[in-house]
Amino acid sequence: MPKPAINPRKRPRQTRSAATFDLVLEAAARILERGGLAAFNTNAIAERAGISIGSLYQYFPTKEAILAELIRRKRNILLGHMQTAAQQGQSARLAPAIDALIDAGIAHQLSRPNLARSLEYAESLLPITTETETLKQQIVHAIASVLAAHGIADPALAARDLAALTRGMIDSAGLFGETDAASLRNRVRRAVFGYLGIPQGKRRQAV
Amino acid sequence: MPKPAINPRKRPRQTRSAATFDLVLEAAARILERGGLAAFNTNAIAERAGISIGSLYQYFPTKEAILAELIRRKRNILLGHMQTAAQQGQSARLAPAIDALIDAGIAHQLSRPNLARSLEYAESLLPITTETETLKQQIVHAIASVLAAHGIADPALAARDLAALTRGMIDSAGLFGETDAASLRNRVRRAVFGYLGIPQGKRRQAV
DNA sequence: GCAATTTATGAGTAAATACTCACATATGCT
DNA sequence: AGCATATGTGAGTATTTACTCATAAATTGC
Repeated sequence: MPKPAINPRKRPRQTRSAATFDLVLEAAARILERGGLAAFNTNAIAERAGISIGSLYQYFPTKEAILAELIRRKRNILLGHMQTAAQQGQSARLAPAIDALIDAGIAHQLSRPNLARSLEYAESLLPITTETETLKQQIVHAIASVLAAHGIADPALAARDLAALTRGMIDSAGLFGETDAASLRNRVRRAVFGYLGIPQGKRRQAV
Repeated sequence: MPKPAINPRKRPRQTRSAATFDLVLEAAARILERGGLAAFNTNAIAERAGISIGSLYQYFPTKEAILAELIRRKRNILLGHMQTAAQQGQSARLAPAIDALIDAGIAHQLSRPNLARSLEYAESLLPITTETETLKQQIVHAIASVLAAHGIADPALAARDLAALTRGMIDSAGLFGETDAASLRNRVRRAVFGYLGIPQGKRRQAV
């Protein structure tokens, strides 16, 4: 049961400390990537980052705060991509808009699949902070807005389902070592369009 | 990085010890359910099981062995359900066969969603044992055999995708606190049939 | 009842791990 | 240069945790 302290301790003011801050996050990400949550401890992170344990604790009060910050950053990036995709898709036809959303999801999750998986699981363990929750809702909302604009019934539920289904497929592909985003995209497409009950943009038979 | 010891230390011989064995597993499951992998430690498990730590280590050489046994049992049950569903669906029409498989998945994952999620993640961290891997392959194979019997292209890949997509949707529903299996089933159905590019058994508009 | 075997106990140990603090060094400002 | 502030250090501490072992109790077979 993690403690309440979840936010960074202090923001770096000099450029040198900003570098340290990032060093910690990147080291943490690499450890999660290789050893998962089981290998995730502050001593290991400091060592891998090449800094002292004291420096780490200057910026992060608990190890959960490191996880939370990783989640926040990754989510923010995804949200940005999703929002631009959604905005462009608001007026266009539905199929290309969906494609853009799918591509954003694949790009987000397939580059470092183990990291994505660990963060995903870690989030389900962390106490819910308003900020992370808001980010999540915004992402779903971005998807839902596209669906709503094209008259899909219950867009909020559909958005949640589509995000989940897509995440599941990409995660599985990542575990299997797939790297061909195009093939994966096609398969996700079929499921998504099928769920929505709409004909696909370009017809394609089973891969 | 877990140690190689992954199998139970010894099998219980008397009925009393079989009860202890099960007590450990159920306590472990409850801890995973409530606190996730972060709360999963042998002292806590023994305490919750109401037995001594020494007794726990009579049957499980490491805590990873407990996880592995939980995974094995759960997988075995799922495999059983999947195989019967697959066998019945071999000769019947595709749609009802798929429905049976989906129902098995939902029953498996929606009753204790937090447990399922933790075990899923734990497995990605554990060293791969032949047995667990075989079970996984058998499950995918059961699905694939149904698909193959009905002429679906690349049944192995499709089976993997469908399992992943379904798992993702059920997991998300579980996190959200959904308990209505019927509604969920309908939505999963749409995605699955859409992926397969086949018309659905019963037409249903978006929920 | 009695020995052999199985099962249960829990104090104890060694190691891992989260986190602190007194101090050192670097940087910015005037 | 000199002061204030920001940043970096790592030995050290308290706690958690995986796991052992000597011993006790229960069960089985006779």
